[in-house]
Amino acid sequence: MARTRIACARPVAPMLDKRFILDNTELVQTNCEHRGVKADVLRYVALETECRQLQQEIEELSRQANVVSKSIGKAKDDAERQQRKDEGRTLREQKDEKQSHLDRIAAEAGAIYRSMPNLTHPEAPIGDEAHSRELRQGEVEVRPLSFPVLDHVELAEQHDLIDFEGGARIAGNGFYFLKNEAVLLELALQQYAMELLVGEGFVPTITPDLARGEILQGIGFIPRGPETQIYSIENHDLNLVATAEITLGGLYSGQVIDQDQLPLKLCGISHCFRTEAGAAGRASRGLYRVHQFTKIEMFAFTLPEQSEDMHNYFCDLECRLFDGLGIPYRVIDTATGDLGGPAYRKFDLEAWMPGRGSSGEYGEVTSASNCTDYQARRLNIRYKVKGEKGTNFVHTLNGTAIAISRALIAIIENCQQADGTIVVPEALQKWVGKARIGSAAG
RNA sequence: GGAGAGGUGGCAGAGUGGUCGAAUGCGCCGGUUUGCUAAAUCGGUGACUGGGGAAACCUGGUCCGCAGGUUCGAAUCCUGUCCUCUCCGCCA
Repeated sequence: MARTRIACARPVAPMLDKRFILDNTELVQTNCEHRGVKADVLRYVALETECRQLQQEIEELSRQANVVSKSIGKAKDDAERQQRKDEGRTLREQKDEKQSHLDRIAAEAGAIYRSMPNLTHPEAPIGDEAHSRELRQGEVEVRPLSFPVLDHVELAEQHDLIDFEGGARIAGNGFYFLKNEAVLLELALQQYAMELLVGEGFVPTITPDLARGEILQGIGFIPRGPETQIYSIENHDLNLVATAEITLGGLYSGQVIDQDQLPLKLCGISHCFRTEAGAAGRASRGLYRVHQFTKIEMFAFTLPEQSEDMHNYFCDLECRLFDGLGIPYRVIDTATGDLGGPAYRKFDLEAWMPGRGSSGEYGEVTSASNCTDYQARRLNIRYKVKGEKGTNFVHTLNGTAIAISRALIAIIENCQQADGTIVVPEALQKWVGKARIGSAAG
C-alpha cells in the first residue's frame, strides 16, 4: 500500500506565545510573509514590551495598596485610620490610571496578536496556491470515460436526485433538496464513515449546529465581520457552525485533560453552514459550493509530540475512505500562502471529478490540519502530567472524514455508466439497498 | 417562556466585609509504624503571570462561573450575564 508516512522529522513543538514572539521576532515576521498575512510584528513587540513595563509598575502599586489596606484594621484611632484610607485611595487611583493606559496598549497589541497565523511546518511548501505539492495519489487511477460525460447536476436531474430549484425557492440560491437515492447515499456515507472511525477508536458524536461567538473565535473563525463565512442568529450570541471542528474543539474549551487520556479522538456529524461571501464567480456549479451540507468530521486533542503522527493518521484515514469508495484522488500538501490562520500544516484530498471543467478536474473533498497549540491557546485547553507542576497546551487536529455534498459529486460523476445509470460503490450498497441508480434501459 | 435555589481548589463541602488562596473530608504525593492486603499516623499537595537564581528555591501580582460596580479593603454587598438544579407552562 502506498500509505507512506510523510515527513517524519520531528521539529520542536512551536509555541506562538508572547515570549516566543519577543524572542523570535524575525522568524515570526518571515512566517507572516510566507503566509501572506500583514501583521505588524515590530509594532507588536514594542507594545508588548511596554505592557510588561507597565504591568510591573501596576503590580508594585497594588502591592503598596494591599499593605496599606491590611494596616487599617490595626490602626489605633480614627484619625490614623482616615489617613490610611486616603493613602490607599491615592494608590489605587494611580494604579487605575496606569491600568487604563495599559488596557489601551494591550488592546492594540491583542489585535495584532490575534491576526498572526500559526507557525508553519518546515516541510510545507512556501508560496501561493500554485506551489502546493502533490504528495501521492489514491489506489484507483483516473480513467478516461469512453462516452459523453455528464456532470453531477445533469446526472442528478436525470435521476431526480437533487432539487436545486426547490432549495432556491425556500431558502435561496445555494440551498437544495436531496431526493431519492441521494438521501440514501448521504445516510450511507454517514454510516460508512462512522463505521470506520468508531472501529478506530473515535468517540462518535452528533454535535450542535449552533455555537457561541467565543467558541468560533477560539477555533479561528471570525463571526459577524463584513466578509464573514458565518451565518449569525439575530439577537443571540449564536452562529450556525461552518464545520463540526468548531463544536468538537469547543467541547473541551477551558478544560484541563489528564495526560493519560491523550490522544483523545472524536468524530462528529453536523450540518455545516457557509455564507460563501466573496466566492461568487469561482467554479461552483451544483453541489460544489453550497450554503449547507452535512459533514462527518474528525478531531483530536494530543500531546505536542503526538500531533504530527496524528496528522498523518488523519490523512491516511481520509485516503482509506476514498480508496474504499473507488474514487481517484490526489493528496496535496498545502502551500503556506493558502493556509488558514490556525493550521501549522494542511493536507487536502482532491477527488477526480469527471464532470468538472471541460474534461474533468480535481476538486477538494477533504482537508486535514494540524493546528498545534494555536486553537488550544485561544480556547484554553490544557493537559496535566501526573506528578508534574503546572499544565501545558494540548495540540488540536481536525480532518474531514466525509463532506457529503462533495463526496456526492465525486461518486455520482465517477460512477456514471455508458448506459446513463450510476453504480453505487460497493461499500455503500448495504445501506443504499441497491447496486445501481436508474435502469439500464437506455 | 414563568417562579425559585445555586455556581468556591481534582472531587465533596464550609465560609455574608479585613487576620481567606480559602476550614474540613476524600483523592493524590512523601515519611513513620504494623505489615499479606488493608488500616493507623505525620507532613505535603490549585492555576495563571512577573522579577531574582545555574538550580533547589526565594519573592510580587491576579484568580472563589464570567463581566462590571461600591469600598482603603470583596468569595462575602450591588448590577448584568452565562450555566446548573427544582417546580410550572409549552412541545418533538
